[in-house]
Amino acid sequence: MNFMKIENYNLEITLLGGQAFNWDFINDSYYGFFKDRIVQIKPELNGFYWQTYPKKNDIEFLNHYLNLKTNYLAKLKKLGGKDKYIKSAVQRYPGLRILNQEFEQTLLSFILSSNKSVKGVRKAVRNLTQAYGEEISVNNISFHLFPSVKELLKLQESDFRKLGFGFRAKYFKEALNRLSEDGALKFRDEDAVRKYLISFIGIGDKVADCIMVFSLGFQNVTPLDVWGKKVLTDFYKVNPKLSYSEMRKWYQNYFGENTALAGQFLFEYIRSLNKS
DNA sequence: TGTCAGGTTTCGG
DNA sequence: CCGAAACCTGAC
Repeated sequence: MNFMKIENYNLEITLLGGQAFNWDFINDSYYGFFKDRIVQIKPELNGFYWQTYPKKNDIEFLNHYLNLKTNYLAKLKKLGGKDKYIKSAVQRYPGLRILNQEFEQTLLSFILSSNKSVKGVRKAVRNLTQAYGEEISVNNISFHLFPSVKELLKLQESDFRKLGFGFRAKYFKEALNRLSEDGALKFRDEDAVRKYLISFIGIGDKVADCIMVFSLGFQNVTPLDVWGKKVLTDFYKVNPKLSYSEMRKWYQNYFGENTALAGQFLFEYIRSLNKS
C-alpha cells in the first residue's frame, strides 16, 4: 500500500458522517465502493495507507476525492476566528473535511435520503449495489461496485421498491432517465445548477445543496436540514420563520467561501450536543 | 407496538 | 407564496 503523510484529516467523521454513504470500516481500514473501483484507506499515525482497486495507485483519484489540494489550514484559521460556536465546532472535530464525490453516484444516493436517516440511506444504497453492482474481491473481502446508470436504466420502479426505496423508487427511476438523457452538467453558475437539480422529481432545496457541496465543489453553499436550521435559530438567533433560501443566504453572507466547511462543522457540533 | 426520520410533493388556502 | 398532510420502510 501507499502511504500518505497528512495531519488533520479526520477519516471517520468525513467518510462516515453523512456526506457519503459508500464507506465501511472493516478490520483495520475504510473501504469505499464507486462505479469503477474500490478504495482502501488504512489510518495510521501522521497519515494513512491507501490503495485503489482494480486500477492500483491512483493518486489523482485520491487527491481529488479527498480534496487534498485545498488549503485546509488557512480555511480553518479563518473560520475559527469568527465566533465561539464555530470555534468550538472546529476544536471538537479536528480534520473534518468536505469530499469531492462523483456526480451521478452522489445524486442517486441523495435522492434516496429524503426522510431517511443516514443509516437508512446506507442500507438502501447497499441493497442497490448488492443486487445490481458487479462483485469485486479486495483483501479477500467481497464488495460490490456502484452500478452504472446504463445498467440501472433496464430496471423498473417495482425493482427499486423491492430494494426498500419506498416512494423514492419513482424518483430514482426518473433520475436515471434524466441522467442518461442530459449527460454531464453544462454550466457552473450556482443558481442555474440548483435550478437544474431541483427540476428532478424528488430533489428539493436540501438535496440539491447536498449534491452541489459534496460533488460539485460549491464551497459557498451548505445544505439546510433540520440541524442546519437549528444551528441558525439556536446559536445565531436567526428568525425560524425565514425561508430555506433566506437561511442559506444568511450562511453565505456570514461564512462566505467557507460556508460548506462551516456548515459541516456546525452540523456535527449541534448534533453532538443533542445526542447526550 | 407505536413513533419518527438530516425531505419532497401535492393540495388547499 | 405558505402551511399541512401524505409518502415507504426500518430503526429506536
